[in-house]
Amino acid sequence: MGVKERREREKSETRDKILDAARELFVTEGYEGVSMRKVAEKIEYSPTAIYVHFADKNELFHELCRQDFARLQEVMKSAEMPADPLERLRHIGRRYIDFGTHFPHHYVFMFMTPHPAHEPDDEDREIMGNPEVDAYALLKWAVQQAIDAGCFRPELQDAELVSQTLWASVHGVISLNIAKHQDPWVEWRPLQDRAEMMLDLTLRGLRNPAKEVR
Amino acid sequence: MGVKERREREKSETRDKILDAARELFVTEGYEGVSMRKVAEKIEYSPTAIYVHFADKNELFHELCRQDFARLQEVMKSAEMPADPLERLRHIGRRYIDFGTHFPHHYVFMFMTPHPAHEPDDEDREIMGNPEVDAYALLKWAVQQAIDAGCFRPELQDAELVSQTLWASVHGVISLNIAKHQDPWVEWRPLQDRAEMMLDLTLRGLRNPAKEVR
DNA sequence: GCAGTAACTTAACGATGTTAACTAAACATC
DNA sequence: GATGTTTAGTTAACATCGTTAAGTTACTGC
Repeated sequence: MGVKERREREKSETRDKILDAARELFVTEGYEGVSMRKVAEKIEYSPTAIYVHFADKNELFHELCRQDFARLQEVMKSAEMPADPLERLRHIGRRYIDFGTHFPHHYVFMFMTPHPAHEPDDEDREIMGNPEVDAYALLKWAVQQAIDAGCFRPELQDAELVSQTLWASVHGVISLNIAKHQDPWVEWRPLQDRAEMMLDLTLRGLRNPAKEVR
Repeated sequence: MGVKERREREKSETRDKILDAARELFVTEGYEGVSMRKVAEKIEYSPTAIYVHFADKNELFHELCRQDFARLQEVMKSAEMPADPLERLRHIGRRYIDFGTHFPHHYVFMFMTPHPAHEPDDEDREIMGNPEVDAYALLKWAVQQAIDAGCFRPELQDAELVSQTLWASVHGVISLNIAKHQDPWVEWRPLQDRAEMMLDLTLRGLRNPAKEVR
């Protein structure tokens, strides 16, 4: 009765082939630059074969990004975390910026492109809220730790709000860089300087002056 | 010899008709949602007529945004500016966020979409660096004022770097909101709360503790 | 009157995402 | 072992897109 299993395995193999081909094109060309036909050509299938495995182009690249994000999140969490809660937040911010900088097309598709609202599916639900695989949950966890340790000003008690603001701050640096870094209108300072200043400003703004450092 | 003038006026009239039709569609549908054919249909011209007035779709909407930005910047600067340099920065940040919130499609096209680098033309050069019409120049000016007034920590002397970071901070709030506000993954706090917290954090982070308030 | 300019149209090209109808092979059932 | 069902994959086609090339047509300057 291993027949069904083998068929499923075969199907998921060509599914993976599609994803790999799509990934290779996506990394250099971005969402708009990749066509279903090009993906199909790369694996020597007809364009419509993709629709057996994915509902449409959007879902294909959504799945692609989900996989790659999970893998990168794994790398991220495996790195050592600073013990000091504020330094931990700085660390997370830096990693996040690295990530967005190295995979700009992923970042554009996932965080800079409005998508129609979609109910989370089972696979989403497995990730959501789990700091091991969900970067936002990791951030929220680190923020809560900082609150509990008294590192923030006492009026800052909403971990959700603080997390969303911190996310927005590093997102601002990354996304503005991706969209505008080659715009001659602005004399851009080095990305790293902007990133460090952003982390410096926000963490200073959060810090509880009553709690001395060290 | 007013013939040439009349012809030019007529031409710029249909140019304006194109821009108005494009704008109406653009505001509700966004860049990808508007086609040249739809714009043409709206003004009862053939699609290719547009190419007499604009090199391509990108240029059409670039011009559209340039016009609308200039108009809005006019509104922005006409409002009274707080005397205190830090409050002035907060004021600018709030206006900027209002703007991005009310014209999300403009904002997406101008600040969230990577465009190929293009040399500034004459019209661009007229705007660039002029705080009256260039929002970034206005921000830089306000930052320099704050530096000169000693409102920032003394090590913060690079107005360009500070401006870019402040811009990124509010840009982060706006753009993340546009792209993700309907994502059920995150329990979003109200936009205004996130905006105010961002301004609070960054301005606190900049403030010179040696200079007492008031 | 005649040549020239230029706004505008018609027709078409190549590309896109996607659907409908079909093929062919593997499977389950009798 | 024939028969019907499922399903991965194909071919052909549709509607739409941005854009170009080749007209047309009206007006202008001479």
